[in-house]
Amino acid sequence: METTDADGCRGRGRRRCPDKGAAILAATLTLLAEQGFARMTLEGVARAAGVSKATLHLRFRSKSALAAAALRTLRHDAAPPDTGDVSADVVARLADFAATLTQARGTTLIGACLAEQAHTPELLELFREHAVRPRREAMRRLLERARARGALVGGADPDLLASALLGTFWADRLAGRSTDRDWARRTAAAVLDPMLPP
Amino acid sequence: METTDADGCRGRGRRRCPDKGAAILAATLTLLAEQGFARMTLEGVARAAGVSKATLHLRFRSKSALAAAALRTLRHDAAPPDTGDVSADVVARLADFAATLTQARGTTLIGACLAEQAHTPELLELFREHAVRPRREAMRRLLERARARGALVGGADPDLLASALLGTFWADRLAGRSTDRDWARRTAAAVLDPMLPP
Amino acid sequence: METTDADGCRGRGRRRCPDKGAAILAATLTLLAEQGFARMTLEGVARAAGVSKATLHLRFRSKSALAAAALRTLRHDAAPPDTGDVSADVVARLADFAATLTQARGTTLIGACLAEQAHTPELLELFREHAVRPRREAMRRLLERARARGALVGGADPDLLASALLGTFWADRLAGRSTDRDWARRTAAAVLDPMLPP
Amino acid sequence: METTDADGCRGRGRRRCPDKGAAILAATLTLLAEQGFARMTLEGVARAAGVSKATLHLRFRSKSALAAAALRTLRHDAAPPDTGDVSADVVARLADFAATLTQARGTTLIGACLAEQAHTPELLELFREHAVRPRREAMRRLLERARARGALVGGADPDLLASALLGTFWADRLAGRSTDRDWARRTAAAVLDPMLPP
DNA sequence: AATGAATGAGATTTCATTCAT
DNA sequence: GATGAATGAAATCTCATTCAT
Repeated sequence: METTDADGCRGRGRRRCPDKGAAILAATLTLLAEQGFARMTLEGVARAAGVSKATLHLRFRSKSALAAAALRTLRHDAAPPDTGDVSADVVARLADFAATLTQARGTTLIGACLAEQAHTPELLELFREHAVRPRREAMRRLLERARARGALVGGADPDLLASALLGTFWADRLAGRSTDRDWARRTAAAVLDPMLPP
Repeated sequence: METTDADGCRGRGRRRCPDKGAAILAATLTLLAEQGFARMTLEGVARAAGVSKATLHLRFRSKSALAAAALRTLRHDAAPPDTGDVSADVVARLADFAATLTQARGTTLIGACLAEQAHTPELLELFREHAVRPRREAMRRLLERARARGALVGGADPDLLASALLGTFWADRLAGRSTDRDWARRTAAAVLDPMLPP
Repeated sequence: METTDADGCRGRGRRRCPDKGAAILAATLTLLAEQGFARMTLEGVARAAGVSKATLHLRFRSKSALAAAALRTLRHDAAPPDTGDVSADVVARLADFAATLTQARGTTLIGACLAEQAHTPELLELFREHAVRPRREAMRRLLERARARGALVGGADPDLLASALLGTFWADRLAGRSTDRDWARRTAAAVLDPMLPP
Repeated sequence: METTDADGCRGRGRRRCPDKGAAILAATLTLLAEQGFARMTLEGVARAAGVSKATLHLRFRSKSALAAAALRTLRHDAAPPDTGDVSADVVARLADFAATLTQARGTTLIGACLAEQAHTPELLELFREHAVRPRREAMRRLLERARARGALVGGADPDLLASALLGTFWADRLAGRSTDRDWARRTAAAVLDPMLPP
């Protein structure tokens, strides 16, 4: 419609249909989470995204590249703000963590990445970078600031403490235990309360 | 039929070589952990076990049944005994947990089971039952007994506390952090120390 | 049926169907000559040979290996014997050359090998070795013996002379000229007669 | 439409860049000779010619039509003139023949046309008409004139003699023998010398 | 029981061709 | 006229499973 597109390219040739990119990546992420990398097929992605298989190969060099691009769309949007109340802030972040990974079928998705470790290691790396690290870093900084202002007692390493808090999610999921909405509050209470100043 | 089976391999009547069963399951577990369920091929298992593909189907109804049988061989052998010293006992169990899952490529194996959740849910169930639950239960009972005799203060749910301790392993692995031999000690210190009576 | 097969293997497992090997190679050679290497499909070979595509991959590592095996079946059977009459012997060999390459769709087959020169050079090499070289060598030796006993005058290189005699076939085919049964006689007359002793 | 075309490229109205036609045909001929018809891709031609795939279809109905057009550009330029010395003239023409077909990857190109005989017969027809026939005719006329003025003895058919001379090239190439610069001289000596008057 | 042979179903990838700007 | 996007129709190859000895 205009003469330049998002990349500043003059509009020579047919314009790339703008919806398809997002549809492809969304379908990929869904199927990746539902079926794992190896079981996900390009045929399935194409059907779910409403494009042809050839279009997938036109836009992504290979199946791995497609999965990687989909993982890159995992964003850390709208992190809850810090209020200064350590307990409340930790609970908020735990709830956000659990909600994100539950709704996005996080456990199956992480399974897909773990299972491909030997064959396609970049998948796990991307999942770490886009889904795990940002939330983990936010949690760590939160704890660090709390300790700095004396809101936490004891000398616990904030990194280890973040692992304990977030790891509880993985352990509970693996054990088949529920991680519903009350989970964040109970987890924070169990791990954090003993470290609060009296 | 006429001789011992299941382990003995006296093999007088040459009816069935009982070693093969063990070799098949061991090969399956190895390849499952190395490649994941979907990428593991029966051809590969057969070659690694020194049998033919047809033999696999003779003994196991399907690929899923084979993987399930392999997971059933995961045993919780030689759990460290309780000494009565909560800290030392927790450290011992954490170290055992980490050692087992690290040496047996636990992360890829759990990935394989998670990734197949939708398609072959019994794999995750078996992994839980044979690899996760026994160690988790042992940890929970240890904490329960400690609380009963007053060696732990605060009202933390032993289940949640077990999740926090064991979950630290998953969180650290996912974050790409090392879980070497000192890890158990540091983890116990970070999570448990605040709960010990003064 | 017996306990050993052609390779001396004891008969463990299902016997390989003895017809299929020959049927596959015959179908391959036919389609190679009809369609060329690149246009020949494994689907087509499988259908023509009455086997499944997977069987082709079971017996031959790749499409190239299949084509190479087919070319190896080109045999130099029943070469006409030498009578001592140079003219008659040359005519007989030229006729054999033309007949073989005409009935076996020689020109298309050689085209297939030439066209793949850059991509699959072993095809041309095999065609040379199995279809061209034996007949060429026979012609060369025939001429050499004739010269040795004085049945040919002049100092012509037997190799070059063989090329001239056999090459006439290629040149005529390329020019769209017929190479029917009288062709061998006329060619021998044109090239050879001037060299016969008066 | 308003300016010259086909070669001029005055390009005032920017209606069509006439260079592109030549670039396309040159690229096609090169790739046809390098890869054969079936393996040559329009993508490759477009890239080599610096145009888009769609442009190819705009100017040529199909891949076959493109290849045919490229073959039509094969020209018989600058044939060596006749000097009246049969031997020298034949050597000159043989050398021209060998040089042309060697430098232009003639063997692969002819292979491409032969291999497509069943599927796209016009390719071979065009190759004959543009690459083979002119040189063959020139050779034939040369021999005919020589015979008419008594420079050749014996009653050899000039057509067959031309086949023998030019065919030696194909036979030597097929046999893997070199056709270097001395080849023309040796070939003429072997085939022609016995026919020269004493 | 055990094995090698055989196969149907399907996976990724390629490519000539058409579409829309 | 020219182009980048899009696609339908294959082609090669893989694999869990069944067959026949």
